[in-house]
Amino acid sequence: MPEPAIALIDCNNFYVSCERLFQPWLEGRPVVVLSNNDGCVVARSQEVRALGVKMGAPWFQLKDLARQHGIIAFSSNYTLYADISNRVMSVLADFSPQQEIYSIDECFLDLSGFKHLQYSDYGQHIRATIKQWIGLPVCVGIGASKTLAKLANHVAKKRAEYAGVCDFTSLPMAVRERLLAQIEVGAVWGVGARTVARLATLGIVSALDLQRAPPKAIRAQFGVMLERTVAELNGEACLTLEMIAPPRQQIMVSRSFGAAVYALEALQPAVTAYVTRAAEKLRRQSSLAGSVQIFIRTSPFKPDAAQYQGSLTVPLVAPTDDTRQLVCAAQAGLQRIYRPGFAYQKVGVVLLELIPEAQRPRTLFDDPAAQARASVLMRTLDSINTKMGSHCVRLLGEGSVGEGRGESGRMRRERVSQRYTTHLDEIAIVRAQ
DNA sequence: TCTGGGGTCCTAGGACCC
DNA sequence: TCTGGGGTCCTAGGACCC
Repeated sequence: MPEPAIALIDCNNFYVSCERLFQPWLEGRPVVVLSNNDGCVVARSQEVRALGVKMGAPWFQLKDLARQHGIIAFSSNYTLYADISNRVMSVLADFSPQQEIYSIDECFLDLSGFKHLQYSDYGQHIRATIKQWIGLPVCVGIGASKTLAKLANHVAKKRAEYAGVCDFTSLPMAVRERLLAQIEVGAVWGVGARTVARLATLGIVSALDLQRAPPKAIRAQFGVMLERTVAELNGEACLTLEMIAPPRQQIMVSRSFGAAVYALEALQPAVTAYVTRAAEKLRRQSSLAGSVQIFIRTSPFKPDAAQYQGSLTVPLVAPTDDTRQLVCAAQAGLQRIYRPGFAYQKVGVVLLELIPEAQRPRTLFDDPAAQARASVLMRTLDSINTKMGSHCVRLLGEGSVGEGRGESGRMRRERVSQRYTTHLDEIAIVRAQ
């Protein structure tokens, strides 16, 4: 058996890089991409990081800084990012028979067996190919476990001397330990802010400290997750590559409103719209939901205003993927948790107790004919909406404005770029000089 | 005026049962 | 002196990730 070697390939500032792909003049300029409602920063270019802007910083607090330094902001354009991501992932798939797509901008590749090619040369080849074929900058980290691959990627990103590729498996032990000693423990995958603070009281502050910590004591104080992290840091691969994404166990759709919403009548269309989106995802993975949870809340950032959070899980008579039944359940739940007089900021729905459609339980009260009709109807809706745009045919309760939201609940997206690769009327145009 | 959205896993504690 | 013990299931909440 060859020594295991896992690579983590991660796109640099992915959303920003996607915007730059079609607007090359953004290269070298400070660029951010904002969350829904243009609320906070979710991606920063190197130039913006250098200004000290933190991930998640509210955009309205940065207006002055942005003016001073000419920061250019975009609303998030998920249609574009998802399409670019698919292209990147399909190119990366050619570099190994085993790929796990971990997030929109990251994947693991199993490189065990490619040692004869020199992992770091292979990493450079991957990097150059993505740059040339797609146009995006990526970094590559290689290690004996996923956690080490993540950490190697961190080094590849932070330290210019590695030229975007860091292979822990071929570094001398002393060099690797020197690197780990310089990395804060919070940079280790699975170690968040809470754990950092608790580890500090034990004198564990660097990645190297954690690697050397006694596993049993870690387990006793922090649980099995962190014990596993310690093992992974020591080169013992505990996490396997998940080549096939398992079906989701819950499906959530929620949004903040552009401005506070008070009336039940204004919440209802949003709920119908979110259940509709969630049900589409449910059918895409061929699952049925056994219950629907609904939640509403006021803004936690306005402590002076009256606060209220309500949530309720509504069981369904039988598991279903029929949007109409799911909407009925969610609306019934909304009626029960709604309290008048509050300034609602967010509403969401969650589909729970998901089971594969193939395991639909049989009951005495089944009506196979009705169920077959419902199934045909849902499939027809999905195929029309796939072809003609996602809100082409919808339930009346979803309303008629924008993304199916009432006028009051409309989302702010003032700085969105074009869907250069997926909509013919927005396609990128190249002009010859 | 303006602070995202969507997931996973683990643990503790209560209810219930024998 | 001494409240039984142990298993399972469920839920809420915490922590983490991108």
